[in-house]
Amino acid sequence: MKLQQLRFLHEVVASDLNISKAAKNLYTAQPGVSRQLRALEAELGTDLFIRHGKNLSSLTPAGEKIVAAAGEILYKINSIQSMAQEYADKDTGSLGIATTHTQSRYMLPEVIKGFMQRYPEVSLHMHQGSPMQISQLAADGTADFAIATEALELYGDLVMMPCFHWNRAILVPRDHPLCQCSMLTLQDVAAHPIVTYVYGFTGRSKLDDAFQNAGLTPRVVFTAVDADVIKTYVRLGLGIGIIANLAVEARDDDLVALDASHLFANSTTNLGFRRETYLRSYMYDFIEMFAPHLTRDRVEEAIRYHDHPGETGLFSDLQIPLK
Amino acid sequence: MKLQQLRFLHEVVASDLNISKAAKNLYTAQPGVSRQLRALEAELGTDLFIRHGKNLSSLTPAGEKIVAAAGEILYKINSIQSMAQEYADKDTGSLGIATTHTQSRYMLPEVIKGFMQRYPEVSLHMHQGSPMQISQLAADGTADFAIATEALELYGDLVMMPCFHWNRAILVPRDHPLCQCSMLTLQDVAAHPIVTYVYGFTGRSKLDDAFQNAGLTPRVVFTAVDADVIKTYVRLGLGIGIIANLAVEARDDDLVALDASHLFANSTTNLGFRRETYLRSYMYDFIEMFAPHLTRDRVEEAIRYHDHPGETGLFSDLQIPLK
DNA sequence: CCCCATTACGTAGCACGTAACAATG
DNA sequence: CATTGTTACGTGCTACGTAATGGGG
Repeated sequence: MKLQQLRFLHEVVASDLNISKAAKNLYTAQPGVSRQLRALEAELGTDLFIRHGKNLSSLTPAGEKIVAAAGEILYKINSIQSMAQEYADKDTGSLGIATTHTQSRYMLPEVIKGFMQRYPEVSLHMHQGSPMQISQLAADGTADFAIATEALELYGDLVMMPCFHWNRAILVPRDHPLCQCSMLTLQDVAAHPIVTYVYGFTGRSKLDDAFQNAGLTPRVVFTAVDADVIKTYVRLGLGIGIIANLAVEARDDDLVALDASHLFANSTTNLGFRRETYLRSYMYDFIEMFAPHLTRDRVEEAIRYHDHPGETGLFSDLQIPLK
Repeated sequence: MKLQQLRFLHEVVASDLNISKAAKNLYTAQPGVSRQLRALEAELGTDLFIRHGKNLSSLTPAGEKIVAAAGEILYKINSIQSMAQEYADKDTGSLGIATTHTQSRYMLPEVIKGFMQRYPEVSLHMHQGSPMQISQLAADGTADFAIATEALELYGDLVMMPCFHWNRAILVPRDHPLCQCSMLTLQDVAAHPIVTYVYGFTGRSKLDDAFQNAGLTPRVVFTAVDADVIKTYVRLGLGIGIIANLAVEARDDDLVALDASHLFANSTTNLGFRRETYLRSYMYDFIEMFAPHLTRDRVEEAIRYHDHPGETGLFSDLQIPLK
């Protein structure tokens, strides 16, 4: 058995059982891939693919299991390379971050600026997508870290760590009647048309919960995945904006941001990564730059905790700074 | 990176950092091993070994980590082969069992006889040793299963399952005064010289506990690792034997076996295996033949439990049949 | 008729073995 | 001086690329 055979196998599966496409992705000739797969099947003594004529139609049960195992092996091979690089040169390597618009636009820039100054030799790769896509990227190893508020907890094999809490602000034009309210209520808010996030993004669920618990049905007239778009439509007078307070910037001074922390439950931004990921020291540093309470020790503890939940109450009594 | 490089690396470490010895074990020429290791180091960009002159003296920190990862990879490669064979032919393969004399001599014969009839194409390999050695063999993958009463619990990465309880019998010559006792007490037993197991074998610890709790210091005049030897010395009149009741056979009728279950705490024989082991279906069958309550479902549950202890109380309320 | 996998064939690279060499205890 | 690791060199295997072939949708 050769490692390349496992790579080929893995890539063919990832390419929808299309050998030609897989060969292209692997920058190699297609007959080689075909032959190596047959060689692997011959060596193992069992078919991995069900073939209809000349096309691969699906995996055999054996194939399913073996593909899974092959994936783990390839992942560990990467880990070995990371480990080696760590000792060869702690300050060079790459870091892949999958995150949402909100994070990459408002929370990450200053962190990344600092990180790039500290580690100029680390090449950064940002992947942007929905919370579900982000989790997937981290789970399959395309990205090292996933940073998001939602959905991360749905992936049980990601080690997840709370980074900070945040809440919401109501964004209105300067002359809006809501500016007169001394203490905003949910009723006040629900009385106006609302512009906010699409469901599944940036803590939108907490927002819906609050209105539902109060027996209110807000009139959401427009949704977007990012605060920039929301602000634009608030400026157009389409409605009042409800955005993450961390998305409020000084240059938005043509609008008024009213604190709404008392109206909604806090949302927590999490950072997640595969438990098997070998964390380079600059990765630990990145985490700590992003969330100062997540020291290397704490992160390692979280990894252990992920292996054996229930043994330690790591984050249950942890005071997370509200940013 | 090539799989062989990892194999070479693994074997060199297992051969006390002696490349020549490793090459011999791998049935290959020594310069090849040397060159592949250097190639691996070159590719990874970091030394794995600390060399003093021409000798490898130790692993670098990077080497330590990478050797560990390589071991896991090689283990998974074996798993893949097992999986393939499972689907190619469910009834052929091999099964390595590491166990103690007591088990292999008294408990396993009939199980193995049945197993060999059911699976004539499975080649059986028995490894005998001390409980510590047995656990080690299972932990490093040399054997698939470890079966023992002691020490298995010391290896946290072994999935351990209770198979059956047993207790002890007092073995005396026919004309021995203890035969007159209607109800044996620890005092009665402690009054005579004792022949029993070496410490660390076959539940010896439970035996010592019982005497100590009763404030007695028995006079142990001879210890052995197996009941056959103990019986021999009882026949010579050296003392009374205390052995596992499961080691009492019909052909021992020149001696008298007195039940001592009420004097000592039960011991439990366990079967353990590495959590990562891919269990062939005949392996599940073997387990069930050995301990009928350990059905495939129960075993799979135990594996999950091993991953996430505390989530389910698998064996806490399980009635284990006393054999 | 296009797409795709397989077979055929030639080549270049590389892993391995033998042999010679160097260094250490 | 014996043991051990490295370097040198030759060879055979094999993985890969190009080209041709065959089968399905």
